[in-house]
Amino acid sequence: MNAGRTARERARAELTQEIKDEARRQLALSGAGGLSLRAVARELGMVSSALYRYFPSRDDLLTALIIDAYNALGETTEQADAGVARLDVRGRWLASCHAVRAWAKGQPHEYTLIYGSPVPGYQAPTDTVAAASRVPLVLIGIVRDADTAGTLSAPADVRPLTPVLAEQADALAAAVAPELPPQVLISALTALTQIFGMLSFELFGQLVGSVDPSDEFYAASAERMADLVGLPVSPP
Amino acid sequence: MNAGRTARERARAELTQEIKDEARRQLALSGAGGLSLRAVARELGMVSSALYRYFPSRDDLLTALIIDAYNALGETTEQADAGVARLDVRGRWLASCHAVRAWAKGQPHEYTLIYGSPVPGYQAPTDTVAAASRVPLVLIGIVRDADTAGTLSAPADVRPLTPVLAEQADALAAAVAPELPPQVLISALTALTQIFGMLSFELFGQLVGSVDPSDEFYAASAERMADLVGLPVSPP
DNA sequence: CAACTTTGGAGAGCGGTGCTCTCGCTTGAG
DNA sequence: CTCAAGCGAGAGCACCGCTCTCCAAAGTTG
Repeated sequence: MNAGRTARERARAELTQEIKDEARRQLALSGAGGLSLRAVARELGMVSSALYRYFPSRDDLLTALIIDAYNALGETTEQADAGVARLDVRGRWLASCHAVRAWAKGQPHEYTLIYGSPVPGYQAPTDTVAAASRVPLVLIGIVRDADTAGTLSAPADVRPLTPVLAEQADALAAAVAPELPPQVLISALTALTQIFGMLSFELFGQLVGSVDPSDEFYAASAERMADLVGLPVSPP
Repeated sequence: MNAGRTARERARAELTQEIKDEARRQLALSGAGGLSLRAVARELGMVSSALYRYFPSRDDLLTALIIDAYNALGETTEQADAGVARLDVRGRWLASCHAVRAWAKGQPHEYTLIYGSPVPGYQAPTDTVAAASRVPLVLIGIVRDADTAGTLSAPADVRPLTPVLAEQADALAAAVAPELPPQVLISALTALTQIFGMLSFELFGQLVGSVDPSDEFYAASAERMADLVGLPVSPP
């Protein structure tokens, strides 16, 4: 899609990309709050007002970075999942979990941008939800594959869902994994929030007094969560 | 401790408190990034430079608010735990979890301040760790009580810890709950990160497409995590 | 080819920010 | 009573996001 017709369009696309790249660079240095349009423009040899031809506001630049980050994380996770034999559902689960962590530790400020607190006055536009759901869809897809393969074990301690929660789970299943039992979907969601909660704790310094470095704790919890959703232990 | 001797000292303590209160008020309106020293000073009828007599920088004000927030959350959680019969460990666990959520939903910006992404250049001073560990200590205390009462069930699917993780768990146990088996402590940590991960997802809008409102999902996950750490189901 | 429109960079400027410094007034201690 | 410490006011610096106007270059049209 780089065959933008006119030279002007190609230049615009290129500069837009350069702005995002430079902004990402600054993000890595000083975080979302430290991202300054003026500094980005300065670094690019232009004046700050010119930047507004490309992004109508600082928040729009941030939104573009957020979508890019969601997509980058989603893509590496999808690739990690794709790199494991389809039947080895537990291996896929663990590979995906570790891909998420590796990406997050590699670009902590971008992780912070998407999974940290929303920046001050910023309100996430709906454009982000498609990109944001890629990781959840990978994990749910693994569980779905295990379910359709019949290898998913239903742990004994699972309670029946309360009516409201069952309804929410049904609606969610209908949109995402129609055949998946609602309890399993909720378990996957519980596991998902554990994974990201653990990661946020690690990256935001909440774990420093306890299990730090957190590699092994992360690995152990990812296994526990695989148990929680009922993934079988080993490739057949 | 209000018996500050001189009038000047009392005035200083009062004004310090008023500054924090006004800052908290602004926090509730616009979040951490929107907190402006000048606005706080303006609202208090003083000039911005005068505020620096009380807090040497914006970050110091934020730190004070962070410690207050940790303590407020810690206190309400401790009270929730204390309100349940000591032997009803599952009831205490659930009450504590719901107290955390209730507090967080009541003051979302203060929750964001402490469990969201650290604000840009901000580095958490060590003063905060004591306040920050109150909630973890409540939850671990519940598990410890269950363990010493002998009512803690060891789930079958618990794997032995890897050497490094076992070492970390031992060190942590020594500091926090010496008699607690390391596996149990790690399970509690996994559960803790699930709770806060789920809460952050809810408050930061990551759950809007799925289980929203999240009351029942939160309740169900809190139960699952109680299972995970091995808390017995009901008062004896 | 010439006239016209669109695009985009430059510059000045507005109101805001955190923070520093100096200048006095007030308070408390010796 | 004296004198140092405490503290508020004000001006000022460098930065920020954002808006507006001006003008040159690029593309479009007759």
